Amino acid sequence: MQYGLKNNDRESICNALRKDLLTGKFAFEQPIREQKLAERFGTSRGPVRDALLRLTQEGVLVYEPNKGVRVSSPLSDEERDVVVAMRLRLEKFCIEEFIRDAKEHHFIQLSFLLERLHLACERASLPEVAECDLALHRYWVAQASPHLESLWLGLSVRMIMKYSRLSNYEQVIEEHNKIIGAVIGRDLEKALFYLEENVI
Amino acid sequence: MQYGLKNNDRESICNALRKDLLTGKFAFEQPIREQKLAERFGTSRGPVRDALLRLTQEGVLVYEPNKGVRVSSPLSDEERDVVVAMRLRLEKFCIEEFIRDAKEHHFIQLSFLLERLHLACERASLPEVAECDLALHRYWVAQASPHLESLWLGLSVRMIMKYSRLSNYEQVIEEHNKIIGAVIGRDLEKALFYLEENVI
DNA sequence: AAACTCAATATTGTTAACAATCCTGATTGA
DNA sequence: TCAATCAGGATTGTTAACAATATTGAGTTT
Repeated sequence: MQYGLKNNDRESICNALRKDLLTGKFAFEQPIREQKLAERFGTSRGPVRDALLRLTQEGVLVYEPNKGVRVSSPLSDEERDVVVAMRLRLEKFCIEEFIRDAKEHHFIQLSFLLERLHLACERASLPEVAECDLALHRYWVAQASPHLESLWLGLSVRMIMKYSRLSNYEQVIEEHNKIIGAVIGRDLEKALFYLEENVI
Repeated sequence: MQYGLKNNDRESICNALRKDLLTGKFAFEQPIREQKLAERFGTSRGPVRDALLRLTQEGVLVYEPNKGVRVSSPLSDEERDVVVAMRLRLEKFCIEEFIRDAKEHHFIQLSFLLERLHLACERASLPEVAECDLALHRYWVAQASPHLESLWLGLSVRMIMKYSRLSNYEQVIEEHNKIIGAVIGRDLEKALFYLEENVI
């Protein structure tokens, strides 16, 4: 299932694990064993440890000294509300910057990412939909503010883990069509409005 | 300067480095060399790498594959505004939870942390003041929501790095006296008001 | 002088072995 | 029977050596 990775394994391992966690492949509170993952990815424990440490910092995993990591317990509803509000604050700022500064090729890239989301929805593949949804939002965040990108990622992953609206595929498409339509039309007000409807 | 650490070095190294970064011991954009830090802390590169990876995830350092990490460039004023708003949203939630649930011994602990902040201010030691200020705020965050603690830490460190108000020691003391007075009196409204004055 | 080559060096990335710690379950003693 | 003890196995923490990659600078060509 997992092929040999050449260099910079920790990045690939981190992404693969994040996808698994997003789509509920591990149970909450389940402990994660380094050796097992090392075998799965065909590497030694070093890169695995790096990936786990990073996911811990993102809040997806919880670390206890000399005991390793386990899947974090889900956020309470109130905690999730806070996270949602924070993510909205961040992403609204980025959308505003993006609309102001974006060139034509940025819009083309955006359309491409939207197309990928469509395909994933047609295939009704939750892992792919989750990945494409994140990639899409991540694009304008990264363009607007690389500084805030990792912060945004942590917020978004935990939001989705707690309760995912991504399995309603028609709605996912509809919402993103609206947002991206407004963005490409450089209509800030509409873009923020549709974003607010989507990020809940 | 740096003594031998026994077990779980990465935690101590991470804290030491964070303190250095907070108080401007490294220049922006300055590259960080693993070997040098390993020698300074008397360990091998492994734990150092762990600490650097974590600080990268907190946004204090920037990582480039095969090139290591460097000190992150400062936030723009607009980015900082976003970070401040996010931190306030988070910390207000935590203060509310804390005031609702705190027992007597929590207040005692809080008074102790406040006392430490006083001493640091008297000594006029910026590193200590920064550490005590963070420890104080961190306490109610950790009590209210361990889930959000690492998120909060990243926000706070980057806020302080960009522009620190901590060198006005009288003001630091005054502001925290007010906040903690309100908290111990379980006066939520006042606590939030003083917090808003402090977190800017 | 400017641009290119390439070997020497420095630095990061990975690995496997070893050390420290935690956990489990059998044994022992009251 | 029950609790305490303690060996052993399992797991994480650390280390040093090695591999892969990036950087530097002297030498060469134009």
